Amino acid sequence: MNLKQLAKELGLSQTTVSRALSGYPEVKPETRQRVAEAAAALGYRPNVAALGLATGRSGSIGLVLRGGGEFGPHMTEFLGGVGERLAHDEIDISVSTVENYEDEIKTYRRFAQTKRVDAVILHSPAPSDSRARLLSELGLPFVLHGRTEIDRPHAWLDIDNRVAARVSTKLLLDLGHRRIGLLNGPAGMTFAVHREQGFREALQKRSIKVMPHLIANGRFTDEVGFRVTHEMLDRHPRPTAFIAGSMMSALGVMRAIRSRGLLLGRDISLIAHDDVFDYINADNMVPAITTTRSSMRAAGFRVAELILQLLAGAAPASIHELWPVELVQRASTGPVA
Amino acid sequence: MNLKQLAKELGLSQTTVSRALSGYPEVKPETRQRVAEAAAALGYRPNVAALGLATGRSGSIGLVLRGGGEFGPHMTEFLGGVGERLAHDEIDISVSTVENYEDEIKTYRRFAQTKRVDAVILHSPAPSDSRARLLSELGLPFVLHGRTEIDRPHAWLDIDNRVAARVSTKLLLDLGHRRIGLLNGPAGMTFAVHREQGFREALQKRSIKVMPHLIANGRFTDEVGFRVTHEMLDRHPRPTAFIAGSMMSALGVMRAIRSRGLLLGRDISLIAHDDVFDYINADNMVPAITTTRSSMRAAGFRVAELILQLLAGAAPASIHELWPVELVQRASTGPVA
DNA sequence: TTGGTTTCCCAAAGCGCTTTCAAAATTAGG
DNA sequence: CCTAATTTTGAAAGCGCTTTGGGAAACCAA
Repeated sequence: MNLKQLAKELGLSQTTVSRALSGYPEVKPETRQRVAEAAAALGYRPNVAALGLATGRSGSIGLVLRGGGEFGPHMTEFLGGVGERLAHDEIDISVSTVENYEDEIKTYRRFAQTKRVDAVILHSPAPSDSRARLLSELGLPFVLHGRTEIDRPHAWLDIDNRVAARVSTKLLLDLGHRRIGLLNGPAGMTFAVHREQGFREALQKRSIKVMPHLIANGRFTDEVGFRVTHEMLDRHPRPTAFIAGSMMSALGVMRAIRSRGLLLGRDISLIAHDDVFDYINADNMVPAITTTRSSMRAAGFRVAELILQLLAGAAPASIHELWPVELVQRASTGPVA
Repeated sequence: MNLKQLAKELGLSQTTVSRALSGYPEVKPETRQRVAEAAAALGYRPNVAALGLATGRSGSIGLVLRGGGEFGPHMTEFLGGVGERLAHDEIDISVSTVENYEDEIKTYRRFAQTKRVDAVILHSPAPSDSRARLLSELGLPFVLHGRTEIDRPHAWLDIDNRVAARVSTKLLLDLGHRRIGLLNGPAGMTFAVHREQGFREALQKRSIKVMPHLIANGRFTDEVGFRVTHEMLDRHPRPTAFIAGSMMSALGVMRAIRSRGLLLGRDISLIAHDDVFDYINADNMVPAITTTRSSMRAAGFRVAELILQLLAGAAPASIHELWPVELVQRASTGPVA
């Protein structure tokens, strides 16, 4: 069933039917009604390729996932939020997975050249990230989840990682902890840089020397958390508290602490950053984990919204959001032993 | 840069350029070479909407994710595998997220009517799942990940959940366990039904009565695992072993066992089904967990391959794959105390 | 009745590609 | 060197939609 057939069925021209369905004003309400009913009855929907060709819009937005690390539970949550918002407008997410940076670049080029997507969600940036510039040059609208240093104005949404880390560190310092291990994200990622900044700021404010071996970078996995915690606990004197960048790492930290016969919340304190996965809940851990909390899903939802604004003509330069992060104190943080 | 411009640039007709780039035989090698170089130099790529309109192919395949439960780490891994395979052919995954069953159906209808996707990946089926029939009726090619009962021939790939559960149960029985708790997936899902079948078969073969309160259905989360394990351990006499449907649930089982002061591998045995997440490794747990192992990512990869076969004209009826599941014995299973 | 607005609808062009059918160019055969 | 067979290229139609530029009908006031 296409426009032509539907129009013939109704005894109207394609023009009128098209306009009726697209909500143009110059069609009689009665006619519009009749058209709408026929379309529904016959199951007519515009062919997306034809529509795309005529309007220049594809009705989908792009998301490139690089293999391995960045394609974990965080992304799932984020994607869930994006999808939730876009589903409402019947816009789909064109997901493309790639192996490496080079292929990611190629994919953006392809998106731009073939006009497969109307806009792109850029994520997991490094401070000097050339992808943002590339997208600008390609004329592909994008919203960045995270932040990067780039001279061109562009749209972004980020959470305040620096303050989150600072606040976490401060809480531990207030509890008397002086040797705090930081399990940060992969080196080079902007959010990891920001968290380290916040961590250092809090320590320096109390004139506490930053110990490099108590800062680790790595992926947010149970495994890395476990290994790094063990390594740090091998030091003398050993750290009395940890800040984990994710609930996944926190799982590993907890395992390591336990396997040493130490008690979380008494012997060792722990604060984790919680991206809010519904299958791992900081409140249900034993003991419940103190967290800095910010929903990845909510971020995805909002990013999608910003993308829509962009497509509606909003200036990229006008779109910046820095979300505060909430600290939730629970049982995993206690005064130093 | 479009075909017309490129053709003019080369002093050729659109026809010839199109043919040269699409690899048709009737173009002189020399000309083809020249065209290819110009296309690369000028960054020409066919507009995907125009191409879709002309060929009737969209170059993307659909995946609908229903909110909440089924959109977790399992799906991420699966999606990773699918993407890895499709990226090779520059086919994208059109991901659409929905809230409920009704909206999922609507989305398939939309996919078919608007021709947004060439095929669909159907997943997480129930035994009597009307989605497969709908897709057949809509004429939307699909590969089912899992199995369902439907009279029409269709393509599917599944792992042998029944045998996996049977083998796990048998191992525990051989170790002397008589009261085994099964933490199964959501009630109604085919894979959960199959696992329960395998579980029951193994017990019945030894003439051991199946105790309904030792079978639980629920989502694969740490939380559910924790709660259910506690509930089962409250029974007298209590179970001496557990089979967890996922590493996520296993995490909860382990927590619960620990929180009771019991020792995994000695007081209680545990076998988990491992879908192979790279951020949670059964080998690295303490103790290492005995698992039935089957890579979700590999399944995704293969399903994508089957989709491509389907699009290349293979008969759906000819595409069935039942993957065996490997049992890996580790330290979490021991003789009954 | 007439002329001028409005309202409602239509024909046709155009979006960028593939593909059919036909013509031009090249090669082979005698 | 001419004709027939074969290669190589092109013109134009068509995919299904939106949208421009009119035009017919309906309405209104004079």
